[in-house]
Amino acid sequence: MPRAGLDRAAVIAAAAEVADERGFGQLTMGLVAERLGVRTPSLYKHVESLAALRQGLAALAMTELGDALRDATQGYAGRDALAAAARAMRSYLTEHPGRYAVTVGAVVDPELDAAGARVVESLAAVLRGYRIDPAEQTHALRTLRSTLHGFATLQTAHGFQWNADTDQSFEWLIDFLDRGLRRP
Amino acid sequence: MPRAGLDRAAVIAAAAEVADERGFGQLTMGLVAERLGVRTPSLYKHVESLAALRQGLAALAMTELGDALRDATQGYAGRDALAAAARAMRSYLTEHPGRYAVTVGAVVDPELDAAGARVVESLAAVLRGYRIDPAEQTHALRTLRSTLHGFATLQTAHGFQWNADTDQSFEWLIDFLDRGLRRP
DNA sequence: GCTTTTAGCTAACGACATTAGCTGAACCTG
DNA sequence: CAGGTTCAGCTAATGTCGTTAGCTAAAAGC
Repeated sequence: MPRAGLDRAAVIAAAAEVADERGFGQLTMGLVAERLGVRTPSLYKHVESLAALRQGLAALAMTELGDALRDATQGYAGRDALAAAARAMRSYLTEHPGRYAVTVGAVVDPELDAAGARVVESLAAVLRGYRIDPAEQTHALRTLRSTLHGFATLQTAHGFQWNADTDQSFEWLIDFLDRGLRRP
Repeated sequence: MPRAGLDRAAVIAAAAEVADERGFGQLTMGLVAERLGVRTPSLYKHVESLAALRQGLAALAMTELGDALRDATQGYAGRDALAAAARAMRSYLTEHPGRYAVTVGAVVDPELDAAGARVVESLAAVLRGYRIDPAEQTHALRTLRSTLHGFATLQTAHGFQWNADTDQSFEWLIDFLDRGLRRP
């Protein structure tokens, strides 16, 4: 019985792969264990429950998204920063649909909150390139986040019913946001 | 053994109540049956499976949302129509969080598609009040839908972390959309 | 080397979805 | 209204999945 050398991070990483490949709904203790070459109950030495595993995965996804946003916007400002952030967010959500889906509907949790705060911080940094009334900062931030989140989730979920180019729509959306944020 | 007089619609309606009250994740055959005063296996005389029940529920939610949008925008145009549609959409999603959650991640299905098309049609009607280049219609439509969907789902999911008034943010968002859609 | 800790395992239980097969209520048909 | 047919809802049983209990041997500490 050679040990597998697992830890909480390894289990969550395997869960992330399962969620991305088979979909959020197929995230099951059995599939995660199988991927790690281990029997199902062994996972409980590293995560308390499936719910906790989902929480951890949600935090991982939010952290990765935050990193992606930070890296993408590094060194840009104004419209360039906005476009970079928007594309980075869409890329992450479409490349890791299962991972991100867990964050929606996840319960309040310090780790997830902290990661979410970093995402918000990156978006706030993008807004700094626009002259926005401090009193409206929060509203603009929420609008930006909602728009990007909504586009990406709608696309990965049903997709938009008709088939006009989605990339083109997204570039139009970036332009729409830029124009709107530029002029109060 | 007096008969309960169920049918597919009654089962889906009960499922909708369960989903709204206990959350999407708690939508279980047992809870639906209990609400109807019936034993679990009896449901299978009316729906083929839990997956099919979810599909039916998704279609119901999308249909209700479409009706709400149609009713709310009736007789309005331009900014008024936009505001009415936005508020109607947010109201529906927040009043029926579980119901709507099922539509995200639902599989392609003729009934859901048709209902979704009616939602899109109502939003397209709103856009008619703005002078939008026909070539950009689809992009504007997707942007509008994404923004409203994103705001409502983010709000009902984690809620926005900080506590500035959400209603106020939403009104700002409506204004943002109106200004953006109006310009050249 | 010897002890202690603990990762991973087998066995077992409970919740839930689903199927098979029964029974009697409702609905026909004459 | 009698007799037959349909079928809604039930009980019993099976399979999957999450979770717990308790064992064993691999690692880690002395």
